[in-house]
Amino acid sequence: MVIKQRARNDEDKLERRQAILDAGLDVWNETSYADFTMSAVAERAGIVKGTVYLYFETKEQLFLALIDDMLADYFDAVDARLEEGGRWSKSRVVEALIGALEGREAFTRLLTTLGSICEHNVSYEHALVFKRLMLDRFTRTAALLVKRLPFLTVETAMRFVTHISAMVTGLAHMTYPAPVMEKVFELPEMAVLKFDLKTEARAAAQALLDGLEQES
Amino acid sequence: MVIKQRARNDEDKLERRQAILDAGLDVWNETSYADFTMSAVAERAGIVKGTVYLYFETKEQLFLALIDDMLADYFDAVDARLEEGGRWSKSRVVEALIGALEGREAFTRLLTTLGSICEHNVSYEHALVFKRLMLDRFTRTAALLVKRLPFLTVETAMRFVTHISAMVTGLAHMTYPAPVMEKVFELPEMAVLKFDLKTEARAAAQALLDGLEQES
Amino acid sequence: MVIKQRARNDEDKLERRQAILDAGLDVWNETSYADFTMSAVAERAGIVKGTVYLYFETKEQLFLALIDDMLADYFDAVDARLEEGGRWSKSRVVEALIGALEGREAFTRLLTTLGSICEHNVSYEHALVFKRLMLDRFTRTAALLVKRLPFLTVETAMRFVTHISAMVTGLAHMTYPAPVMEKVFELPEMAVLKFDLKTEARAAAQALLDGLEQES
Amino acid sequence: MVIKQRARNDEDKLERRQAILDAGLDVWNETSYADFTMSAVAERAGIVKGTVYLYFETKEQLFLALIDDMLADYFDAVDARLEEGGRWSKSRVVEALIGALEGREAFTRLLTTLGSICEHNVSYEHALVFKRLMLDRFTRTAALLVKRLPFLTVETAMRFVTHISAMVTGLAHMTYPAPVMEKVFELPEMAVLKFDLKTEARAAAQALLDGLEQES
DNA sequence: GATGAATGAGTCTTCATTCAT
DNA sequence: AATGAATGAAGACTCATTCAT
Repeated sequence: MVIKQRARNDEDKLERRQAILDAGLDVWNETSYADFTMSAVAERAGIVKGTVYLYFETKEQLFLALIDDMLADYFDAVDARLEEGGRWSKSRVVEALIGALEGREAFTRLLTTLGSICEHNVSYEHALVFKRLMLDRFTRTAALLVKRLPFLTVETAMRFVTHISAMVTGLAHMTYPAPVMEKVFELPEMAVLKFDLKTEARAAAQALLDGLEQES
Repeated sequence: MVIKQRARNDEDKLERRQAILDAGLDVWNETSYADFTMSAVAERAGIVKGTVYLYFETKEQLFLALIDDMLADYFDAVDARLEEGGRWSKSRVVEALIGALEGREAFTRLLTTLGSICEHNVSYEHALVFKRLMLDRFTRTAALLVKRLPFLTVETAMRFVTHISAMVTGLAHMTYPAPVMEKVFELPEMAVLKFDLKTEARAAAQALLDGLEQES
Repeated sequence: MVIKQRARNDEDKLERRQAILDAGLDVWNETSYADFTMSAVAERAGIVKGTVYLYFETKEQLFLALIDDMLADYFDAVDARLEEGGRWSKSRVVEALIGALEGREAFTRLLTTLGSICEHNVSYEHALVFKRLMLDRFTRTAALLVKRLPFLTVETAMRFVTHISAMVTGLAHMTYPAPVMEKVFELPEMAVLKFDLKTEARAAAQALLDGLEQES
Repeated sequence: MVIKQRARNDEDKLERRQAILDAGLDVWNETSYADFTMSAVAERAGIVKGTVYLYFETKEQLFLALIDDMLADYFDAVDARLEEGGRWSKSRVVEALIGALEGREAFTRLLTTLGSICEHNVSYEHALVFKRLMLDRFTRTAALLVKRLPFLTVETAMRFVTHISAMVTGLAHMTYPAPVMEKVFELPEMAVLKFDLKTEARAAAQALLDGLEQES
C-alpha cells in the first residue's frame, strides 16, 4: 500500500493512522515496552516524530489504540469460531477461546502492559472509548457462549470471559519473560516453572468451565 | 526502631537494607512504577541516593528485592493458614489463599510489574535467586494443599498454585486501574467491568478446584 | 553571525554544529578536560544539553571533532607558509612549523588530552575519521617539506613531522601547567624548568633537521 | 613481605605507604587513568578506601607519588648506565637514555597524564616536592651527559634531557593508544602512523645530538 | 590506626513533546 | 499536513572524600 505524502481527505488520514499503528505493532514485536519509543515507531512508519503527534496526542494514546486493534482482532477470531456450526462442548468452547491465541503472541504480551500504561497520560475520553470497546466485546462473546453452553447464564458467561482474560494476562506475565529469565528457566530445577501459555490457559479454562457447570 | 547513622555490623546493615525496602514500598504505594525513582526511595528513607546504591546495585535489583519480600510475606500467611487444624474443604482452601490477599494490595499491584522490570538490568544471579524463591514457595504451598485436599496430586496442586498466581496477577491488572479508569468505571454501564479482585479470585479459585476435583 | 532558532537546512546545521564547537573551545580554554562538561558547553552555546546531543553522540565525539578542527586549522596555517615563495632554509621551515603555533595554545593543550579521551566512548568510525585526517595532514605537510628541503625524503619528512608533533605534545605537557605549578615555577631554583614552548620546539626542530641533514 | 595490621612506627608506615603505591602501579598497569579509582587501589592493596586517605590526602597526590617513584627509578637506571666505563659515543648515550625505557612502559604511559592530573587537587607542597625531584634528576643526568659527550655544555645537556622527556611523552601519546585506535591502526593505510616508541625516540635523540654537536 | 558506611555533588544520557519552518 | 530541530525535565549511576565507630 502506497502512503501518500500528505493525507488530505479523511480516508487518507485513516490510512496513515493505520500505517502508524502497524509500525507500532512491528516495534512492539521487536522490543519491550521500555524500548517502545515514539522515534522508533515514527522511523518504522517512515515518517517523522512530529507527524505521529498529529494522529495520536500522546504515546499512551497510541499504545491504547494498538491494544484496541488487537483486542478487536482477537475477539473477532473468537466470535467467528463460536459462530461456526456443529455440536458444541466445553472443550470446543475452550478451543475457540484459547486456540484463537495462536499467532497472537503480540496481543498477549500487550495485555501485560495495559495496567501501567493507563496510569499515564491517557485522557478520560480515550479511556472510555477503550473500556466501551472491551465491554462490548466481552458482552458479545459472552452472548455467544450462552448459546453454546446451556449451563451458562449471561452473568456467568461474562464472568468466565473476564476470568479467562485475567488468566491469560497473568500467564503471559509468567511465560514471556525477559532474556535473563529464559536463561534461568534453562536450569533443570526450573523446568516446572517453564510452561506453555496456551496449554495452561486451556487447562485453566477447562477447569473453570467444569466448575461452572457443576455449580450451575 | 532506631537506625544508627552508620550500619557497622551485619545486623545493622540488614536493618538499613530493610529500611530502604520499606521506603521503597511506601513510594510504590504512592506512585506507579514509572514514578518509582531511586531519588524518591532515598528521600523517603531519609538517606542519600548514593547510599541506596550501597545496598542495591540497580533500581531493578531493589525492586526485585521488594517483590521477594512481599512474595515471601504472602506465602507465609497462606501457609500459616493452611497449617491450621480442623476440617478442610475446597472453600476453606480457597479462603486460605485468597483471604491472605487482604491488606496486601501493594503485593498484587507489584506482581503486575514483574514482567517489565525483569526485562531490564537484572543480573542472572538475582533473577535466579528470585525464581528459586518463587519455586520454593509454590512447592511448599502445593505440598500443604495436597494434605488438605486429597483429590490433589503434587502436580495438580502445583498447577493450581500457578494458575491462581496468574489469575491474581491478571485480575490485578484489571482492578487497580489508573485514576482515569476509576472515573470511567463510575459510569453505570461500566459497572459490570468494575469488580473486586478478591471476589473474582475466590470465584475463579473455587471453580478451578471444582474442576480439578471433577477431573480427578 | 546570527544563528537561527532552528537549523533547517544543512548549512544552518553546520553552522550550529560549529557554534557548539566554538562553545566547546571556549569552555576548553577556560577549564581543563575534567571540567569540560556537556552542560558547560551547552550553556556556553546558549542552548540546552539535549540539543548538543543532536549534533554529537557523545562527549568524546564532540571533543574529537574539536581536535579535528584545530588540527586542520594548524596544518592549514603551516601549509600556507610552506607554500610561500622565496628561498628556503632549515630555519625558515622551522619557523613555518613552529611559528604557526603562535596563538594556537588551545590546540597544543588539546593534543595533551588526545590519549585519554580516545580511551572512552569513541566509536571505531570516528576514530578512523580522525586518524585519516591526521594521516592526510601529516602526508601533505611532509610532501611540502620535501620540496623545501632537498635533503629530505618522503620517509624522513614524514618522520620529522611525527617527531615534531610528539615533541610539541610533550612540551605542552610541561609548559601549560596547573596553577599550582605556576607558583612552583616562580621559585628561582625552578627557573630552569620553566621554559617557553615555542622556543624549545624551535630549538628541537632545528636540531632534528640539522641531524637529518647530516645523516643524509 | 607481610604487611602488619597496624603501622605503628614510622618504618611500618613507610612500608604501608609503599604497598599502596605498588597497588597503585598494578592498577595503573591494568587500566587507564579514568578507571584508576581509589577503591581499585585500596582493594588491590588489600585495605580499605579510608586507609588510603591516611597516607595520601588526595587521589592526585597518590598519583603524583607514583610518578615520583617511577621517575626516580627510570633515572636511576639511566644514570647507572651513564656511569659505566668504556668509550662513549653519541649512540651509546642515546642507548643509555632510550634503552632504559625497556620494560618501563608503565612509566611512559604515566608521563602522558602528568599535565591533566596536576591541574587538580595537588597542593603547592607536593607540587614543589615533585618538581624538585624532577629538577634534581634532570640536573644529575645532564651532568653525567656533559662528562660523556664533550661537545655538550651544562645548558645544552639540560635542554637535551628536557627535549628527550618531552619527546618520549609525546610519542607515548601516539603509541599507547586506546583499543579503538589499535583497531584503526590495523588498516594497511594506517601502518605509517603505527610506530614503535623506542625506535622513534632513538632516532629523534640521535638527530638531536647530531644537531647539537654540529651547532656547538 | 583502621574501617567502610555514608555522603552528595555531578555526569552523561534519554525521550516525550513542542513549535518554527 | 508534514517536518525535524529544539526543548527540558528527569533519571540512573559514579566516586572522591568524610567521619562515626
